[in-house]
Amino acid sequence: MIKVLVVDDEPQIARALRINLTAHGYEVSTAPDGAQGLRAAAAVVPDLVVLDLGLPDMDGTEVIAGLRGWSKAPILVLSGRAASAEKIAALDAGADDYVTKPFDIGELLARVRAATRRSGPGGDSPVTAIGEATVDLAARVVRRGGAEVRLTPTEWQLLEVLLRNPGKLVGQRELLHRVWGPNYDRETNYLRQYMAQLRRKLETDPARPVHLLTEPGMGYRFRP
Amino acid sequence: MIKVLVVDDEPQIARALRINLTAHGYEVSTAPDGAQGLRAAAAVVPDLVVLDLGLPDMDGTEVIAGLRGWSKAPILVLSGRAASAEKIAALDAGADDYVTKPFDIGELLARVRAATRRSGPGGDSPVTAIGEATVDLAARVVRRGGAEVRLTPTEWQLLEVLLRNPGKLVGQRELLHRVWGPNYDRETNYLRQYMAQLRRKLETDPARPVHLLTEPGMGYRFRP
DNA sequence: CGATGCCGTCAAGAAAGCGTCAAAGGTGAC
DNA sequence: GTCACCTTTGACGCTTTCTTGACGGCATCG
Repeated sequence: MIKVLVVDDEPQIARALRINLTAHGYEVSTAPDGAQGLRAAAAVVPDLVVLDLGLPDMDGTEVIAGLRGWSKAPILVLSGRAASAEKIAALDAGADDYVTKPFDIGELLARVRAATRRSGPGGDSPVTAIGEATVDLAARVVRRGGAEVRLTPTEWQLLEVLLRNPGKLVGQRELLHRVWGPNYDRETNYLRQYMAQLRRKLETDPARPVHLLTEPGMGYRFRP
Repeated sequence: MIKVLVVDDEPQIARALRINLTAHGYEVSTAPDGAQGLRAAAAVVPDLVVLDLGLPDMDGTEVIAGLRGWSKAPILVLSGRAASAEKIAALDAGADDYVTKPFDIGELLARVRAATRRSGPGGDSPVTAIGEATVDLAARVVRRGGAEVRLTPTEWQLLEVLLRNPGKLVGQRELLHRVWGPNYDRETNYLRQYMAQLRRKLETDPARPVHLLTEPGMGYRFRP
């Protein structure tokens, strides 16, 4: 079932969306503000996010950026403001669509279908093989010999950046920026620490990695 | 370069779109009606289609269906009609976005960016051939006869400067500045050392280089 | 014809980066 | 409040890389 997260501070709208989406076969969760929305997204791992920009606690683009840090799920923005500058800012921050209130519920559902159609039935199984382990980035599941392997949030972020650039070298500065934030430039010991943990959990012989490779002085690379 | 196909029967709009898209770095083709639009799509294989629904010869959903038969490129629909039923029909036929006229050109460009962002980063990085070796600067990979060749960070920087100026002579001072920093002016022994290593790793006959050439007293040159 | 740069090569010591272990904060769950 | 888990630090061998020096060959030029 397709999971949708609705982030909206107006109870009527959130309720209306929940009812309509549920009636059309979606699994719906809701959150009333940006912080709880981000936490819910981390917990639920939704396939699509409907995000109201008029949240009380955070700026809309911040929420989008927070989501885009570790999720590629489509983001459909709702907003009362119709100004083009608002739309452009939201879209360039990482949103996929922008609908101004008041909106037609049928049109919104159609846009939800269009957004999920792209990422949903894309015949590509989002499962990546790393040696004897398999990683499903969308479902956030790692299996190894039938058993499930648990990864911490930081390990997921780091692994996702590497897996989304198969074969390509990712510089250590870029890794630090994308996982820890723009203020981290020289904390390469973080990378050493978490790369070692990932190798322990994924590689067949962690001391001699075959898929999670180190390029000394530059960064790391995932080789399929 | 990202290829965009504009299908619109109104010359002013088609022209305005062409100008704006071209100015933002897209490669634009245009078609005045549905039949020619489908033919143009087959010919240029665009990465994104901007489709006006008010075409003289075909219904909009027919054009969308014709495209979706073989292409997964995002379709951005333009229309004068704001009725929800129209939007729902177009989106469910396979369109990715729907913008009603009159539209803000900046917003349209933002929606184009959002649409291409999704399908965009699946691309191939450019590779440069050096004799029997191939260099991928973006992925930081060197292959030679199937096997991977490892370069150190300094070797990469030096090679990158040369490869980004194909055929051009790069002075020794400039090389030293760009690889080691502005304080290095006279350490030409560094260049000798690392050029020799690059030739050993890349050239077929390191003693007689064909692509990484020395210009005595001046600098070095990469000949493709 | 000898002298003088300049380049290519080889061989060390110096320095930096990596993997690993261990342990101290923080945070949420119960 | 306690506990468990995750994150953040610190420190230490070890390997790789960078830096530095020295030597011979080759061409140019006086």
